Amino acid sequence: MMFERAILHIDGDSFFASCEVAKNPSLKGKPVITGRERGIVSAMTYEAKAKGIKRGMILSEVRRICPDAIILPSDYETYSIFSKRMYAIVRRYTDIVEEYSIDECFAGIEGPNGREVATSIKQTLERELGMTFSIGLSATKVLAKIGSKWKKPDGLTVIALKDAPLYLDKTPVEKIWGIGPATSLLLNSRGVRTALEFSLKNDAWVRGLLAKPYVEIWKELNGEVVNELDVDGRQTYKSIAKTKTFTPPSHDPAFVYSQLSKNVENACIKLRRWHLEAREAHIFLKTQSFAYHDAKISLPHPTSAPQEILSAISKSFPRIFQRGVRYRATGISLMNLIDSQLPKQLNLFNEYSSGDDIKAVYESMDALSSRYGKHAVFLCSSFSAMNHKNPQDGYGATSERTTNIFKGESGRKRLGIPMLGEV
DNA sequence: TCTGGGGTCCTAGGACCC
DNA sequence: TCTGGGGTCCTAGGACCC
Repeated sequence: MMFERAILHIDGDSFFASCEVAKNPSLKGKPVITGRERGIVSAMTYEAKAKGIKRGMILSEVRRICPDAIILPSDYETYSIFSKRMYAIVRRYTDIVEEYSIDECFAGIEGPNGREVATSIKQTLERELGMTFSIGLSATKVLAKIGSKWKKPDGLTVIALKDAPLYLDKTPVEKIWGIGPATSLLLNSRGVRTALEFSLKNDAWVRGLLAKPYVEIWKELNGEVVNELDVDGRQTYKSIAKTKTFTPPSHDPAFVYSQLSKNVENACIKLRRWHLEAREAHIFLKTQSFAYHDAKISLPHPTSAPQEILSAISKSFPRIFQRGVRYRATGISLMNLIDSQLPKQLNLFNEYSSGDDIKAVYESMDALSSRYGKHAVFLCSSFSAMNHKNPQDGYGATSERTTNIFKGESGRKRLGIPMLGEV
């Protein structure tokens, strides 16, 4: 029909909430919400949406407007299983699959009967996963994205190039994938409000106003493939970040430091899970008024041990921490990551860098955590953060969860042992 | 959208060199 | 030491995504 190769965009409808319903079919037809651990709505079923519940809404507000709402904590392990099943089903139809995110993928469809293939994929996904998907089929990723958003939930929209103007005319520029608030404002200021108006501008106009990514979007709106599918989904990270907001904000350096320390521990857990080591760290403190105090630290050698990172951080922390300022969050981003399983470089003195012993300690700590729950063992410097009960967690005053120390995040009772050390 | 958390890519401009 | 021209590399920050 219209393309020799079409691109399919598949998007799980209310994915997290749908996974919960698929996991527990008795929830079907009910207003189900995920995000309990954060205290705000993360995902919701269409039944919940119909009651006026919105993403980001505070849970107390949810209970007020919808007392029968079922509010569940996020269960990423389950979502990830459904995600993998989704990819696997799509791969029965084509090898050209890009795993774009936990609830979305792109697929390349060869041949003339794209619509039939898309229909069949959709039916199979729904039958085998017990949830609906919205699908767009067109010549480029940007157009396929417009297609999958066109009818939600449970939609299938094929955008042939000759019909594209009909769809683009009804799409405001800010709804185009890759065009955010800043660029929308810029385009609007030049009188461009719809995707159609944008697509009709000439090459010189677009290049004169916008940077490369937007020139590419403009081409894709016109049916020219610029973004090929990234099928070789060897997932790895260029950076790993952990950040956490706490309430109420604090001006106590020891408490703020413990929050940072906990974030460092969490970032390092993820680092080790992916067999990575960091050469560089970026820390920040977010003030009550949303200003950032930050520092960049280069690590003496690649590491995934929180002590080593913390000992580097502890020198910068007093410099960026300002007395009397209240902070609401801390964060760390680890960058310049290398594969820890690669052979080690010798240093100038032809010795392996220190840190190999500490590695053994962390293998044991990770083993303990997998047996007894996350943070079964943790650094002393994280102690007050581990103890801290965060009201935003959405647990009531009579919370069953008193502290992380005596009750694991799994809910099992246990005794955590703070690991005593230098930091 | 009264602002949570985790990522990636691009570019302007500074530092530095010849 | 008021002063041309050209190139590369790196970093900070902007913008965007889910």
